Amino acid sequence: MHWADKVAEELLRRGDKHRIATGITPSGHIHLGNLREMLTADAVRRALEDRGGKVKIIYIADTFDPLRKRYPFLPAEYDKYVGMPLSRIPCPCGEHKNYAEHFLEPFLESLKILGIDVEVKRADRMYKEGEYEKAIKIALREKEKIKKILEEVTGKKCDESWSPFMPICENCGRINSTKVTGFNEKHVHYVCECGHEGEVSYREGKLGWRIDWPARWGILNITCEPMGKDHAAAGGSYDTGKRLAREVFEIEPPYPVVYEWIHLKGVGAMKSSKGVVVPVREMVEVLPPEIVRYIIIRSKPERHIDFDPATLLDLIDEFEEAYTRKDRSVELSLVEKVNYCKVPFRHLVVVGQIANWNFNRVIEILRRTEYDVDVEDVKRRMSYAKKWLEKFAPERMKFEVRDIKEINVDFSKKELEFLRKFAEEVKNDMKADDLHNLVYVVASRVGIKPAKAFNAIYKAVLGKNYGPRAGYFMESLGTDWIKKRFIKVVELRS
RNA sequence: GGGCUCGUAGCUCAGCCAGGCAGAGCAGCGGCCUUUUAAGCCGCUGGUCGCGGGUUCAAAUCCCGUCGAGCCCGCCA
Repeated sequence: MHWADKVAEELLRRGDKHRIATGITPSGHIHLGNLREMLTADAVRRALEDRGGKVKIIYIADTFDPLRKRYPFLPAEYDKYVGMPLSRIPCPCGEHKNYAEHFLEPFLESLKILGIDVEVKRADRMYKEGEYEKAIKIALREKEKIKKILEEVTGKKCDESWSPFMPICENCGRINSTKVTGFNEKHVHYVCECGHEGEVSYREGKLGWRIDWPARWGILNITCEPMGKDHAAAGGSYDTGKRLAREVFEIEPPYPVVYEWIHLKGVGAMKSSKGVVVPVREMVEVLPPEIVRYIIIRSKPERHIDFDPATLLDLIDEFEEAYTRKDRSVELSLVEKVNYCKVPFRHLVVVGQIANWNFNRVIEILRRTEYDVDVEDVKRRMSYAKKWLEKFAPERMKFEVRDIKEINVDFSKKELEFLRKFAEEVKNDMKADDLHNLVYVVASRVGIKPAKAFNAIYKAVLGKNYGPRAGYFMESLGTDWIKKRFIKVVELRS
């Protein structure tokens, strides 16, 4: 059984209405690793819906988190924003409302493309609009109890001035430098490292992460939450959250789905703080959404994924094969009612190049070479094939059918003879195999090594020594075209 | 020190929850009219299921132990 179905069945034992929380922080480029949280949630959502459950995914964007440090991708002037909430830091490119939105907006666009329907909650607004107020009051009142739980579970001492609530300093704007000195029904008093002393309302500050998390479970009625393995470690924030939920906020903690990290092949774990990322927004430009989803959904959450752009084509092959047997991972990955016809993505990459990405020509070639085409599907995937080629493909795979005038390479006598003979022998109804075989036949008749014969073909068409597998390449180009081209090349050189 | 995950064919992994003849893809080898390239077809090779014990008519699967690898344990997916 698929992992998402197992989780769904477990959840259904608890009830048939669920609210799944996700919580990626927009502190840097949101990447494939982060996406695992959303796709884990989405796969579970679908599995639940397939069984008649009611589900909603809530995405709490931690826009209120302080900037931890100046990340390598930020200019030096951002030093002064360290410690301030992401929602109050200027946008790096100047086009978004603030720092958090700069990273959040492209990510939300990606979620749309990927068919992940979420209710977005921005943490800064939740605090500002008072959604946390009750929880903050409970936390301040129960400070000693919370402290005790944290110390018991983590085995570490909280220091004397520890507080569950972190006010924003009115003077320096930082959220991680204040110490709470007292509170009443309306205000929280604090002193800040910057020397300022003052008071803020319950809406001008946030709970520390370990308290914030269980608090939001209660506020949003969360029943299930995927989390990175860091949270799930013994003494980690899920352990403390679980107890705080029950003993302080008096709610049941959500059902956890722990997932592993995604590594970039040969590079290591993706870390937005280190700039090791493939931003999700870029991936969804280049790959069909169902493929992006499949990369993650096909693996159990607890397994590492080593993402290797070099093997993407193999993965797409696998997807296409799995599609035909209605594999569950594929089912959970498809976004809309796309109808995959039997034209491999791999093939589109070649045919697209032959046709110079002219859609009508692509269709014409596919039809002539006896593919069953679904026009809409080909159109959609062809555009991805083009982008994939530009972004991920190795140079060897790229080629361009040249105009005859652009063929400036030299041909040996034998090569020309081969081309001439080949043109004579080509019959219009020849298929890929026939053409491939004909190369050997003519080569041996002319007394030229097959490898040289292939070179001649590629040179005559592409102006270089190599190209796609010759038989089907020539079939795609059309026997008639090939014949004319070869004759022309020979003419021009004799 | 604590925790999680992984260990099955050369490589990537499925199968384990719910015990019943050890699987797939890739790679390799052979063939498809003697040969190229990241798309083909047919066939073949290839595994003490990390190791040791236990339960069982029967264990890759369940239990106990052990070794190895990776990661996590202020914040982080």
